Amino acid sequence: MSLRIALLGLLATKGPASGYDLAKKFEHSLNHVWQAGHTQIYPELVKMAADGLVTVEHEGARGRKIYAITAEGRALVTEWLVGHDPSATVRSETALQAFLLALLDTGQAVAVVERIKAHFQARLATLDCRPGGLFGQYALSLGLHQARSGIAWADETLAALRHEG
Amino acid sequence: MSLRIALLGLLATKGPASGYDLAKKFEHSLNHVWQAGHTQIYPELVKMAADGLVTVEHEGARGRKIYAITAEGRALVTEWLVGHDPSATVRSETALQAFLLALLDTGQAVAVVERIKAHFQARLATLDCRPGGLFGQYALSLGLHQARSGIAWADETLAALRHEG
DNA sequence: GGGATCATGTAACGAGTTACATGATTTG
DNA sequence: CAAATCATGTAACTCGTTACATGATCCC
Repeated sequence: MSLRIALLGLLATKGPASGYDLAKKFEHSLNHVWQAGHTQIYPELVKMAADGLVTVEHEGARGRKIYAITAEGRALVTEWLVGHDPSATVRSETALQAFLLALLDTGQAVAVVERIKAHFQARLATLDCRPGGLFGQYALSLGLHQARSGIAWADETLAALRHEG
Repeated sequence: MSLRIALLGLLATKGPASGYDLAKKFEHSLNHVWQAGHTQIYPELVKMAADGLVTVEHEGARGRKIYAITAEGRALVTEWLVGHDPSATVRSETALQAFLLALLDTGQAVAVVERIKAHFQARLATLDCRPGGLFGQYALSLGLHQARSGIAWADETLAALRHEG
């Protein structure tokens, strides 16, 4: 369901687009939130068209098909946003790494935490220099908060590891 | 792969266990990090035994099978922890909701953000009163950081929405 | 004996990834 | 004309969820 919502959300906020465009937008604007490649997007658009959530607005050059969101599609996004329980599923490989840090010796653990810290720093840098329009402002701010708290956790953990090691 | 790692990690830190035990541990100690039900765990343990990562240590009452991690299994967890790229996949339905907030009118958006805030508060409360042994201390601390930053984001966003609305 | 919990599984389906395959158009 | 990019798809596979199914044991 989340893939549908993401696609409908992109069509709603950025206007009609082809599967190819949507795949690019996943790469550039949505990829720290959700991922999907063209092999998942193309068949999903076909199903969504069959379900009346999108329509093929017109076909362009090179077989390019432009999809537009329908009223039914808009209703579905709104319904999902308003009704979706945020506690449903969380899967974080980084948190799993944190969970299992105790299995490593101190040197290895330090290396892992440093890698995690570098990852959050890179994300912070990416988000910080956005021209502003690429992300919804609220998602941008959430990303910043999360990156900063990840870095704070890493610093705290590194200090603890170095103290005990 | 992450399911294997999670199972091996539990077996490594908490000792031999049955599929049933592992499913319980997923519910109680790992569930804000990774989820898996018994229907996924039982077949995976069989495959892992075939791959030499775990062994059936003995069979107990009621067909209970106790699995233990092997040296090969330990090596795999360590390798994964040390070598895994944290930037791989992140999928957050909450972040997707944040991304799409602009599609809602202010009243609806406020309701959604308040729900998200309540969710993070509930998690904070759960983590805060842990006896300490249930989570690895580093994962616990990461969870606390994330919950607090989620609440901070929600407060900021609610203020912004109320200001504009 | 009856309900709760222990304990294990299978089957069908949906979601997501990787590899393969094809052809049109633009740019150098 | 060759390489890059545009543009769409299929097939095979793995991962994850939901529904179904079974039987043992414990406690009242």
